[in-house]
Amino acid sequence: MMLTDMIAKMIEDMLAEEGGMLELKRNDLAEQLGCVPSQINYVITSRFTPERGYIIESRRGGGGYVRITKKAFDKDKYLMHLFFGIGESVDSKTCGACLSNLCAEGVITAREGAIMNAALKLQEDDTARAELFKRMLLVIMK
Amino acid sequence: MMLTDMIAKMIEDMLAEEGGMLELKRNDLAEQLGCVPSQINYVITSRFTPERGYIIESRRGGGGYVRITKKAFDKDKYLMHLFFGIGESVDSKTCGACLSNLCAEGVITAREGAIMNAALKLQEDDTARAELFKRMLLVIMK
DNA sequence: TTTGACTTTGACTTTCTTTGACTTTAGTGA
DNA sequence: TCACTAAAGTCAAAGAAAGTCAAAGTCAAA
Repeated sequence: MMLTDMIAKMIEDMLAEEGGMLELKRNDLAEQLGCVPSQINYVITSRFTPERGYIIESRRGGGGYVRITKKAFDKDKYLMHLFFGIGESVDSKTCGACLSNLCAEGVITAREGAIMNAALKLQEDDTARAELFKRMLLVIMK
Repeated sequence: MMLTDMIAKMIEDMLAEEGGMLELKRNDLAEQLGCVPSQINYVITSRFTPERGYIIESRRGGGGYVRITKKAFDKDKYLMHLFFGIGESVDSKTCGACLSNLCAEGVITAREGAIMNAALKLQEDDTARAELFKRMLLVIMK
């Protein structure tokens, strides 16, 4: 297993254990895992993004920390926001990311995500894809 | 025997051994077979297509992989029958009827049916719709 | 013999990960 | 206040894998 994934899993576990909020010492964690400290930053910026519902706060210097908070959010609000954010055209990759988020947040099931992804990937025109995505989201919002 | 066929056979064998799901390292496999890595892509895109019931996922970079999943058609007679019965083209009304049945049989949820229906109705070309329907059905054939 | 479908190859691109040097910020004791 | 130390952040280079694409090769059928 990759270093990145191990760190991510470790953080997820701790987060679950702590009930959604976690404060860690970057250097300590890095040492524990035998990696360079900036690797922790990499994991955080690539996996624990606001897009995926995480809030990161930190402080430097003596007694510094990194705080990771998983925020529970309003499904309807998120869907609305997503819907109106799509615009005239959207590429396949962006759609995939949105679906991952919806899935991670429990707004849709993995299978629903996979179905929508299959449809969205097949459509090669970005404008038609935006339309398609919106139509499908409308079904979810029902 | 052609290179392409050897690679295809190798993948099929591994797939059978692993029970339908396989994760491989493209470069490793290429080296093992003494061919150029992109040959693996060629084999996959020409032989392990969604049309034939395969799903391909992959990831680049460190720890990258190519995952090949063969859908077990015999798992669900009804789905298999439907999948192969679709043919080259299909109209929206027929799709709707199929979805109703799937729904009534409990193969898919009402919401899944609604999502698929929204996508299928939006597509006005019968040929493209057939392709779309098959892609989505593949996803639900677990 | 020409054509066209299918193969093979390799150069180039894109994406993701790992590392380390350097920077910034915060606390603390003289 | 000032210097020192203890964090965390930034960024770019190097490395690791997979993807893309077009040119060139093969081979059978028309």
